Amino acid sequence: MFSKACEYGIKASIFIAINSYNDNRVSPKEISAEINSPQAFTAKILQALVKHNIVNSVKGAYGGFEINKEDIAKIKLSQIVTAIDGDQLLHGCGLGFKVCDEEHPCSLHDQFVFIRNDLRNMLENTTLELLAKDIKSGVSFLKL
Amino acid sequence: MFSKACEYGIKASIFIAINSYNDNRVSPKEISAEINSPQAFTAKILQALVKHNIVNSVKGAYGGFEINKEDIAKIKLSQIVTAIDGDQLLHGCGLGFKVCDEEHPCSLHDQFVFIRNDLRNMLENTTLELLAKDIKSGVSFLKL
DNA sequence: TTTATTTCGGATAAATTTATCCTTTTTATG
DNA sequence: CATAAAAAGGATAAATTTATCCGAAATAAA
Ligand code: FES
Ligand code: FES
Repeated sequence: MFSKACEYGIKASIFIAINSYNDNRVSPKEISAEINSPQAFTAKILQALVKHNIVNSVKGAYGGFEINKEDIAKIKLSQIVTAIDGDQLLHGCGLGFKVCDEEHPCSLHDQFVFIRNDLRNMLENTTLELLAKDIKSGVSFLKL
Repeated sequence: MFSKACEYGIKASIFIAINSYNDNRVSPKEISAEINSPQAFTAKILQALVKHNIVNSVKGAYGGFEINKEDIAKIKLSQIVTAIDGDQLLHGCGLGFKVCDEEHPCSLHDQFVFIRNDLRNMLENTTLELLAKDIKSGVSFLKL
């Protein structure tokens, strides 16, 4: 479904969000330890999230990654997925055609569009705030 | 969503099914020409489908690939997807945990299970017969 | 039985994704 | 300003997926 990079990106964003609520910046080292991911690879993914203005980075001593507190509730999972994996999953044809075309549908189109639209709606209606709350309350987990 | 191999496998199965209705066996060459896929790679995927008893192969002159006519309505898309991509997509955790565990859910679990279950239901309720009918009637397409 | 045809299967290569390492740049603080 | 801390970015490597090639095995038909 999602690439490894995207899985790490989602988990990393949640962890950064949780820490940002406490005005605490985190490093790739802390992040990868928390979400159980390779550190250098995770750092690369963070660069992509920074470029897409999802995560903010502060260089130098006492720096690290953070997310503006007031943005956490506005950031949708769809933004993270699109930033890392592109928009093929959210808009592409299920059987690999260049575009999903209603006028020239693939064999699976009628069945696939419902699934894809439900997935897209889920990703667009799920915010970092929502996911971070579940972690903080102990309902869900970032590793193991 | 699906791997390239799986996309080819689905399209190939549909094309074989259509031809099998006319008692016509098809070769990897014909298949890859029809579904616009690399021939040798497609042949490898067909071997996997044969091993999983989804497609039947006949060696030698006048041989080729076919599907028992009475089986076409029984073969579900989920069988093809599982044979080629495994069962991670249908049963795995959306954030990459080894297993999807209700007792120890990942952050996305609550939102993800609905999508994944809908996808699985769709794949389990979609038969090759259904897909082949749409192609034959000109509603949908296998290439371009 | 010989021949032509066709799938099977192994080896290999190309492309992409995943992952690591190391140097440069930036910046807060002493 | 000097220093240490931290992200940025380039080069490279490992793993996986995608793709190609070729000889072996099987089989129908002449
Ligand atoms: S054309 Fe394939 S999903 Fe729409
Ligand atoms: S634990 Fe991740 S989807 Fe269920």
